[in-house]
Amino acid sequence: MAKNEFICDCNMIHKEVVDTIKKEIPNEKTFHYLATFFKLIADETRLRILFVLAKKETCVCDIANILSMSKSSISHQLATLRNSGIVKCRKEGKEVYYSLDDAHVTKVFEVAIDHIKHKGEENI
Amino acid sequence: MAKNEFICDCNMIHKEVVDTIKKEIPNEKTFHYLATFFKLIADETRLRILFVLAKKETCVCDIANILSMSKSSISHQLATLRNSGIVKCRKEGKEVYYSLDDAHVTKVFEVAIDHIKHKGEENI
DNA sequence: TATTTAGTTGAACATTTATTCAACTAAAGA
DNA sequence: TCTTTAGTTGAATAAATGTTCAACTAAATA
Repeated sequence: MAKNEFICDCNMIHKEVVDTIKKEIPNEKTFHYLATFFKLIADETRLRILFVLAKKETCVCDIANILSMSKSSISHQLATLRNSGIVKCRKEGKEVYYSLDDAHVTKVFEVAIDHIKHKGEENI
Repeated sequence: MAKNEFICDCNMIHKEVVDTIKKEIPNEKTFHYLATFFKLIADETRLRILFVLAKKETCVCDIANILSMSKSSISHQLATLRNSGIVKCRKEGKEVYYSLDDAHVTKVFEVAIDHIKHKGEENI
């Protein structure tokens, strides 16, 4: 009985199934990148910011006004989005204008909204 | 000067922009559902489970073996996925077989993987 | 019937993370 | 130059969340 048959607190039940799927599963990096990306868009504030920027390049103060939140909070989240490379910024006088830097993000939203609609949430 | 011009710690800078975007932004529910859905798939363990189930209907023990994790941990996460309606289960003797209950989920993965590839991660 | 095993579940613990607060920088204008 | 304002940043606090552990249920089997 091979060592790798007892890698957790289970008895091995279907060795062939386990071995086959283990070979087919994507590598660690894939899951890490996917989880990191989904975490990034799994926050309501960041989602709102991205929807604003999808409409128009907008300064921090206006975003804060639109979302009824503090400049500080918005700025923190914009820094997160900027460090992840899905938004970019441009300084103009005292103001900093942010905009989307990733066309794929809105595509993901479309598919997700489609997903939610098909789950019975029609008023989206 | 209307009341709604000072809803945060900012001075109103571009009233027209703010008012226009405020009208165009989706409702609260949309962001809540989107965030909830993305949170669900923003965890590496749940992502791995979903990829396993995308290959084949699998019992808890086998999933635990494939992912080298405890039955308890997997069972907790499966409960989360089940309560969200993206996986379903079927009992057969002592074993419980889980499978995907949502075709849209894999679609979201495809788009996300495409996104990551275009961001320069080629070895996905 | 007694035992073994697959799976579930609640509580506890540790980690992550979003917002607030205060202090700061930089640019505009008086 | 002094003041005001847009925006950033680090620390602190609070809330959310994933795993472990132990106790439990239910089904198969000896």
